[in-house]
Amino acid sequence: MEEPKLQLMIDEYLPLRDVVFNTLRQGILRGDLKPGERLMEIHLAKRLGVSRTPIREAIRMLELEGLVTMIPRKGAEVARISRQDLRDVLEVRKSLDSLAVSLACERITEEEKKDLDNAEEAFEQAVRTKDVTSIAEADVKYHDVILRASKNGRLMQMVNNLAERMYRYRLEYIKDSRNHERLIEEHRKIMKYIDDGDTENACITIQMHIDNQEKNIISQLEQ
Amino acid sequence: MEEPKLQLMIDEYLPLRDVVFNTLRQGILRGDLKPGERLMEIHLAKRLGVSRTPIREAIRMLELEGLVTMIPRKGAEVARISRQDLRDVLEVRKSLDSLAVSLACERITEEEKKDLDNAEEAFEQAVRTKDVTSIAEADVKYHDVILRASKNGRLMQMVNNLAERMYRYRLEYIKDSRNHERLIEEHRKIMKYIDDGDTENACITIQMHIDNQEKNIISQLEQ
DNA sequence: GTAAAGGATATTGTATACAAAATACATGGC
DNA sequence: GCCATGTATTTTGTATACAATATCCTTTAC
Repeated sequence: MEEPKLQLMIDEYLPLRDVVFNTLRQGILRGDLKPGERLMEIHLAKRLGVSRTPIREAIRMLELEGLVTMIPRKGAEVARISRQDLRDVLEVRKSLDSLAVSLACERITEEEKKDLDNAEEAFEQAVRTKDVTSIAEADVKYHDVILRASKNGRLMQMVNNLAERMYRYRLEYIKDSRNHERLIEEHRKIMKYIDDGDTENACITIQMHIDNQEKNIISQLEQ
Repeated sequence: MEEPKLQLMIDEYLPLRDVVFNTLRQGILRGDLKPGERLMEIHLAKRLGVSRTPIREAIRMLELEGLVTMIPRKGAEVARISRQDLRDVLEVRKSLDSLAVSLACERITEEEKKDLDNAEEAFEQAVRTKDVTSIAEADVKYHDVILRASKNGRLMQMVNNLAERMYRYRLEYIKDSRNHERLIEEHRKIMKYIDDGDTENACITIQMHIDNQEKNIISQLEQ
């Protein structure tokens, strides 16, 4: 019996519940813990070397994040993602990303414009390395700059939460190097429109950007 | 020392954590627990007649809902709402409500059109009673019909969560009977546009609808 | 051979006990 | 009289103990 490798990343003075929460969250997002897999408290507690209490509190948090499903008197399992779920999430994301971009157009500072430019540069460099993880990280950073420029904390939090769910699928999308050119192209366009304060075109482009991901993820699921 | 009256509504076979969660949530939304008020575990446990464990788990959930703020090694307090917070939430809500309405335009069934009509009728009747709570409830029901018609579960959940935060303020808005005519007017318009599948106008109208609430809430805060 | 009943086991739900840290208050020194 | 230090108290963080329930396996009756 092989155990998915979970390792507590102890951040010194963070409560154990938060450490466990982050660990389990990573495990789910990275796919080490698979949808439908049961999360048994004692088992997890033993493996992570803590008591049940922090485990339970972490599970309560994951439950509200939507990454874990509770079955009454049965326990927790890693949330199963249905196609419907995926469609719902992408639909909302498209709307929120659009909002983020349009707010960014209005509110971005000169400083942030430079950050965006740097993030774009870093992304292109990551693409050249062909290392999937680097590309994914650079992509996240690029989108983060836009989100920050929107100056809306709530929006940042919500978009990040939604994007999280797509993580596993997005990796597959990035693996396919045929998409790389298009990704760079889209990033450049979005940056330019934001730079010019061209809200309308920026929105249209980001929507296309998400649409492309959506199509790809759905075709992944078909198989 | 007067205690805010919290009463456990025991729903037979629901875990205590959920009962406590609902109780505290109601308390916060109804304003019995005021922003900044500390939530001390033993204290709450004694008052609700349970142990600390369900209290703690409920607090973890409220924390992720955004209704409670954790201060490390200090404990939990009812989340303070800043003006910035409010602006952020309303900005996102405007976008998501817009999405809900436009999806509803595309996906609403004949059955749901009738539901919407009934909800609107009930709302107008509630307005005639002048009872603030009834009006608020009828309003929630009306918007719920639209959300359901959008056929997007994630969206429903997110909008409801955002709307929750406005609850206290919305009551004040509804109290002011000068707004009643406009509310009815807007509801009727939105219903008509959805009925006609006129996505564009439906979106514009719902945005105005939220804008009006926003202005009112902000002017409340000015005082 | 199959199905039902019963007990053993595993697992969640809840309460409590213990540890560590922060806070508040009092006491003593200057 | 004021500030600093130390101690008592409060409160969170964590672990464990106990209770209730569900699950699984075995045994027995038909």
